[in-house]
Amino acid sequence: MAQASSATKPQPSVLGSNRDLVRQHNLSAVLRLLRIHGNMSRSSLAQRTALNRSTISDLVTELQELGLIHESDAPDRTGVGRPSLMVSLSDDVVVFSVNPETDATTVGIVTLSGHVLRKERIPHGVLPDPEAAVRDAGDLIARMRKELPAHFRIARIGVAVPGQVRVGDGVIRLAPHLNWVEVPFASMLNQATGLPVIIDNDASLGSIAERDYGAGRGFSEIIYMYGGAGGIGGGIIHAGSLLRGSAGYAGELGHVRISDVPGADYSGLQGTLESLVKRDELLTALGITTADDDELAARLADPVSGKVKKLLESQIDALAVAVGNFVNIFNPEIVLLSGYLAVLFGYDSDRLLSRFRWSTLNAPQDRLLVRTGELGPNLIMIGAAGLAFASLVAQPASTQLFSAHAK
Amino acid sequence: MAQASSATKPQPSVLGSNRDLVRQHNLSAVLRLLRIHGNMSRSSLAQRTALNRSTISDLVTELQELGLIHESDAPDRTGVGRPSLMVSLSDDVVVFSVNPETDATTVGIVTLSGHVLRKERIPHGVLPDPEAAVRDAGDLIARMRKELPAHFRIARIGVAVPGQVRVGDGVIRLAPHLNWVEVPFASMLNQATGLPVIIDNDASLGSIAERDYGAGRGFSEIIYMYGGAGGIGGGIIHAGSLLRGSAGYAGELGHVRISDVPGADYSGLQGTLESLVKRDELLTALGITTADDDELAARLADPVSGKVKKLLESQIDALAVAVGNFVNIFNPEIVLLSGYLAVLFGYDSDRLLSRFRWSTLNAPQDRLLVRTGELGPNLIMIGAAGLAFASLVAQPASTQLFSAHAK
DNA sequence: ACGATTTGTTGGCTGAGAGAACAATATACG
DNA sequence: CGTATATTGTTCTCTCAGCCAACAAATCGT
Repeated sequence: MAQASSATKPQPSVLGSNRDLVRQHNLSAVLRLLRIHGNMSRSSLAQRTALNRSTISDLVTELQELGLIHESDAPDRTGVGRPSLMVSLSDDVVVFSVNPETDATTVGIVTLSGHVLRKERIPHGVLPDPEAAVRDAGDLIARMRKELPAHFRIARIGVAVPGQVRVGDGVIRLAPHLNWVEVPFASMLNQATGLPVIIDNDASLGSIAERDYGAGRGFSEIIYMYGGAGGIGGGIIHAGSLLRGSAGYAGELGHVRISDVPGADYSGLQGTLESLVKRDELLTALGITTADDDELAARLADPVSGKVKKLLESQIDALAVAVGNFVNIFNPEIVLLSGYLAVLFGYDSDRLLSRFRWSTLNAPQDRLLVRTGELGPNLIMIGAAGLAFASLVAQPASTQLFSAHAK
Repeated sequence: MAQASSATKPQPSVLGSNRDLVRQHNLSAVLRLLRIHGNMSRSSLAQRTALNRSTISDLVTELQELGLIHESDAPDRTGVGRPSLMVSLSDDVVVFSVNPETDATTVGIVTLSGHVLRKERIPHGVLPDPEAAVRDAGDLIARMRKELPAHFRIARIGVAVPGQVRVGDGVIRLAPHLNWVEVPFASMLNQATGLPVIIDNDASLGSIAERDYGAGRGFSEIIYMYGGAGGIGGGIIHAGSLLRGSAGYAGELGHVRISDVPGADYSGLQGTLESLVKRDELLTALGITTADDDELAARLADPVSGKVKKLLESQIDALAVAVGNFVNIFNPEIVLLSGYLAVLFGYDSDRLLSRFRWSTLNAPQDRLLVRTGELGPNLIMIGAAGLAFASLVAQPASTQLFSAHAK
């Protein structure tokens, strides 16, 4: 029933273009460039878009009237000629980022320019049911909204979910750690707040964040892998945009099977990357009960026991096989390892790279980069914001914004 | 040196649109629709493109003047009202498809409407070196071109290569069975024929063919896997277009590692799908030296020995694991198995499907279809033609066509 | 035969972007 | 400091792809 809309087979895009779409596309192109580069001069906008100066002038004026950007005199003095005006994204257009997790629900306010203005957590003692998480998120949003100055405008809410999400209708299909099944989270939070809600998988959103503001900036073919307490997820960026698959489940990079050894992962699958690379097992071997990734990396900088070393090496080897597979499949420009996987990479990057080369065809390795993610604790907030801003960036003139204080 | 052009990092597309691009896009949209549906009435073209009747009229006129389509009175009588004119792709615009293999080099003529007009092979006794293959292909093309009526026009040459191809500069990086390394095949064949040449991996092209004219028609998220004598390859169709990766090596689906058992594949990698699913091993176990896929399938319809059964089951299980991985990664609408893999699927599809379900998350299985390819021996010819026509379809007005008889 | 319906055709209109001319503002140089 | 040069913003006109409306053409239903 709820899936009725996705029942119709998605048609390949063969739509025609008309004048309105051209305008929309060009407005969007300017915004996209600004989100990549932070701020740009008018003249560089004209160069990168291959549009005429006068057209850029017109587009910038319209975006300014929409309140999405503002101009300032150029601190960009380079060479002769009249200096070009600097165009920057507005700091007054924001989204709420929501991240329900097992131990707490986090809500942040992120500007179009990519800054996290605020970030608050409501911890919960027991595992929250969906209603509790929606209530917590709704309360936080209502409070933050009230405290927001009146000139702020809100685009929508973006939710990062630790589980599989059907993007089309905003239903969480399965969030194993939260123990949620078939939860219509988007419509629930929409009901509670009155704001449009869009949701996606947390690791997929991490890839968006790294693409927009992190180590993936400027690349268009990216494999992103994230290791957290809850397992391993990922995102595939192709042609600059997140690959979602037919229903939005794409990117389950932790559940690929690469071995015949027994031992199930958190979803009951055997021989998967996630079953072979477990953060918990390392903590146990180290005799630690809890540590964040930075603490873990620091601990591994000191000498470790033979047992720990062997465990680390087996995990690195498994990761190398998985990375090799993805490279064979996708031929990306860059592979980004984040979270716990970045810890593993940092421990012995040489081993990872050599093992990975050993299990991959030669050709796709040309020019391939393997790096760690750059974004820290705000990764998920920024990613969810990127998701939430996506429709505004795609359709700047026709996306409704909401005032900070409800009417 | 030859790679200089790909040294500059590819920028994400943020180009602006102008009038010319709109026209190009709309001309292309009409051609794409026609290639999907074979022929369409003007009114349905208007519906599917969401363009105005008068615009379609204009576009069709231009395409007609370009000689790419022709109109005919409608045999499409459905309902009241003036009958709409039928628009069909031209049968006079053709490409040459070239497929160099170990035992022979094949050349075909394929029309824009998707028909294979001719197909000829030059067998070679010994393994051909690149020069010999280019000479054979060039000779065939010259002869066929001479015999072609004068009103035919040639778009370009499309080459399907059993190996890894750097699409950008047309270099065959590695073709293991031919024992070719770093062969600038495109420029060599261009030199020999004077026609533009584009090359790609044969299995990737198979996916294009199935998408355009086979079991993948109408789908936009497809995993295609092909098993041949030379191993296993594949193609990933995302948003209706073939995923190439950063240099064109994407789609090496046979070289994913899914097991720890020793035994290398044709590229020396261990535990890969290709090392676990070998057509040769089945032939040996059956006591056959050679058989095409149809013969093989017929043989398997009869009872087989326990040893053969066990081999088949282990291969099916390995295939199921690989398919499961791809489904977890991509969440496709449909998985297409072709060549030898279709034989395996035909032998015991239940086992494949149940094993596959067992090694895959539940969510991406929703609505997932697993089917065999529909196209027969002309698969590669049609795929290479699809590749060769791609630039014409994308830029109908500005792509040069060549007359059948050189000036 | 006549109205209803759908489609092709034609001519005029709209407006997004291009292009040219000019003004504004920087650097370079004597 | 004044002048030449270079680059950019602004304004105006022009172009033409697609839209729209009116009309003609062709089919079906009654």
